[in-house]
Amino acid sequence: MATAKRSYWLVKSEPTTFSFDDLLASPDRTTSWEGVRNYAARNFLRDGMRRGDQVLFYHSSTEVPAVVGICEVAREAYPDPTQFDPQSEYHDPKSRAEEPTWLMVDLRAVEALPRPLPLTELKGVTALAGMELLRRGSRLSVQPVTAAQFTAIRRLAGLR
DNA sequence: GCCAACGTTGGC
DNA sequence: GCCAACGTTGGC
Repeated sequence: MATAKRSYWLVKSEPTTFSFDDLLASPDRTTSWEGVRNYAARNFLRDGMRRGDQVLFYHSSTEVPAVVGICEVAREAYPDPTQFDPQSEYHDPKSRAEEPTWLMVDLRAVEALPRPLPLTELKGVTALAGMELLRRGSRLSVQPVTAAQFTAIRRLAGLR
């Protein structure tokens, strides 16, 4: 049987909206990742993310922006129902049910990092030069991470 | 709160 | 299709 090539990703979340602790506390430590409303991010969700891919969980817009945990893709892309919900902050009146514009995946927590890795620290790590997160003006809420970057992050946090 | 860096919208 | 205006993200 051919081995699917595993990919690595990083997702951002504002901890006041949904934190890694919230993910750990979710049923089966799993949540649907609704609310992605950027085409580049959606394309990564749709075309890149495969079940079992490992995902860094990043806290943005907080006192100490940091990578705080690792999760994995538990379900591949499917339509995000909030786009059709007029009550939702993610409502998109232009999206049609026959051809949904926005997709989401399910993410399951794997483990919290033994220590969070602040953005300020990551900026000084040679092995992470070129990481999308560290690019000036980077705003992508779903972004690819290389295997080398993923491993470097694990080691920095004290994981094998 | 400021503002740089983007993405999106809409007039033309 | 161009591009200015506007809105959003997110670090600081």
